Amino acid sequence: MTEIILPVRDYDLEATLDSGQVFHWQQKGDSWIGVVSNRWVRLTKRPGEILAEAIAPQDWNWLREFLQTEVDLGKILKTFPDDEPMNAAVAACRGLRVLRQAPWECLASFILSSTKQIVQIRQVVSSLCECFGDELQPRPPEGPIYSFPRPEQIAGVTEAQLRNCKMGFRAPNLLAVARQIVEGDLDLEQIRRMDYSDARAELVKLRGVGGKIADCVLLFAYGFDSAFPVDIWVERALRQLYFPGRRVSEKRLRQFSATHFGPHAGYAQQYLFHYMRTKLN
DNA sequence: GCCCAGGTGAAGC
DNA sequence: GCTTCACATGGG
Repeated sequence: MTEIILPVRDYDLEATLDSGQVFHWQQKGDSWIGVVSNRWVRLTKRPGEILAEAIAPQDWNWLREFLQTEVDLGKILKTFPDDEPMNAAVAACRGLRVLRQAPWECLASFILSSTKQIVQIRQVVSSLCECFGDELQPRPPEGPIYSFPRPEQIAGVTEAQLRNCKMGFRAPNLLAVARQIVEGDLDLEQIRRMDYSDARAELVKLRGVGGKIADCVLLFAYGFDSAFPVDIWVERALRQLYFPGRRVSEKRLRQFSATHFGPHAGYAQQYLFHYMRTKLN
């Protein structure tokens, strides 16, 4: 076991790992256990730093990248609009971060997310990892940990096997995307080199991926900070906080959110989402 | 039993 | 263009 201390300011690890960006992390006491880049890792927040423990890594750049510890949050928060709802959300969730995930895991997880509660998405993802991922060695004392299955590990199974993981009608969508990757029809690394609208157009072509899921992947995996996923909670936040008592079309809401929140709109979105979900019933 | 969940796609006007 | 509906599954 090796460890490192990552100095951080303004980092709320719990809010970050528990804000519907990632679905395969377990809280154990003060710590969080998860898998990043196929490596088991345990994270513990302390004042001004994060303690990270892993089995035997050579360097820790994979973790800095995932946690985005080098990002100056203060600089980002300054770009948010100076209005009442935004200020309230920041005051309530300060230290919430946007992670930088591996595209495949992020895309697959969000394909499984549609009309499911976050608790249920976690259950489905955990089940998927246990059934088709690899058990990481050595087995930690807390119990076995499984990696997120690679596209090949999904592409080789049947729709019925996937449905055993309780993903319901989303099973054929996940299967189709996994097979597209294995057959070389879809290259998730290529999307990294596109601009936002081209990348979005590519993702939306995929079965079961619409604008919302595409924006989640663009924001959480590819780092397009302008992506602004509008789900049921964010729509609720926009309507209640910015257009109370008014009838506003969805199109109007999208136009508003594309212009109002600035260059890091995705971060702002995450603050509104978490604020709405945890602080405003 | 009922309503809802980090939606999407197809079918109806 | 817009509205409605089916799609699995489980929590509250």
